[in-house]
Amino acid sequence: MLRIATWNVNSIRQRLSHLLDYLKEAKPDAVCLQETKCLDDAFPRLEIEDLGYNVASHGQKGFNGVAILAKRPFETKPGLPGDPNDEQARYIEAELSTDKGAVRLASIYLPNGNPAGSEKYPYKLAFMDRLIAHARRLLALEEPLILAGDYNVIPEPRDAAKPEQWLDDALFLPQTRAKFRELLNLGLTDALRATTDSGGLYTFWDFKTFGWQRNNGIRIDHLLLSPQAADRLASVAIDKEMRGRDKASDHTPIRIDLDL
DNA sequence: ATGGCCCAGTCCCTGGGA
Repeated sequence: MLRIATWNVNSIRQRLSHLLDYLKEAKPDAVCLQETKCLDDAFPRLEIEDLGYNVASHGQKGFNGVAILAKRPFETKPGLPGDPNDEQARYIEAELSTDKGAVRLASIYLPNGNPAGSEKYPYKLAFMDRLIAHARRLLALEEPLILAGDYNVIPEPRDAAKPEQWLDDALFLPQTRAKFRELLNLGLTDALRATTDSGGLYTFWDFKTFGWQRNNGIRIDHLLLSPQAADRLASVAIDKEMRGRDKASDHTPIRIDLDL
């Protein structure tokens, strides 16, 4: 069994104790992190390595930043192809070796894109186009592939407690949702939607509006699977308990078990 | 009913998040 989690930690240094607890409790084989918010040299790797994980960080100062942790050794490539001028640390990819062959895993921090009238929105859409192009190439390898991370996309109304609040938001605009569907239509499976049609399943609750206390959440953290990975999907879980802790991230982990 | 937070940097305010 291969357990893979993704979690936007909203600063790895602020969230280290929670992450260490999570590694001990959920015992994932690999974890994709987003919004680490620190340079690679400042990444608290020793504490994580002490729990038996290898660590690859692709960070930048203050903002963004992604990482992959895994018990097995792996090779990594930082950066999403397609724009050599993009300096934002939002993508890292790893090739994990398992008993049953190679598994490719990406940790993605897709741009937020708000406000939708600013230059940030076209940057988001362009990033999604690059991700679509890259996913097309990876799918051609016909391997187990997991594209995991904070997509900053609410796929459907049932993925928000109050969808009417998000109509003009870059996370839910028709163009955003259409690009997400374009990604899925390459042949990727949204792991959670492969296991349930239920609404009310969220991975983010806003600090500002006391979203957690009101259960005003949205589902924006996703694990997308190639056919070879989807064939092996055993279960999906959202680890909501981490969101209720003191000094929590505004996101909670979501994880899958693959029969690999 | 309303307004309400949390991070990093160099920092006592600004910019970013979603």
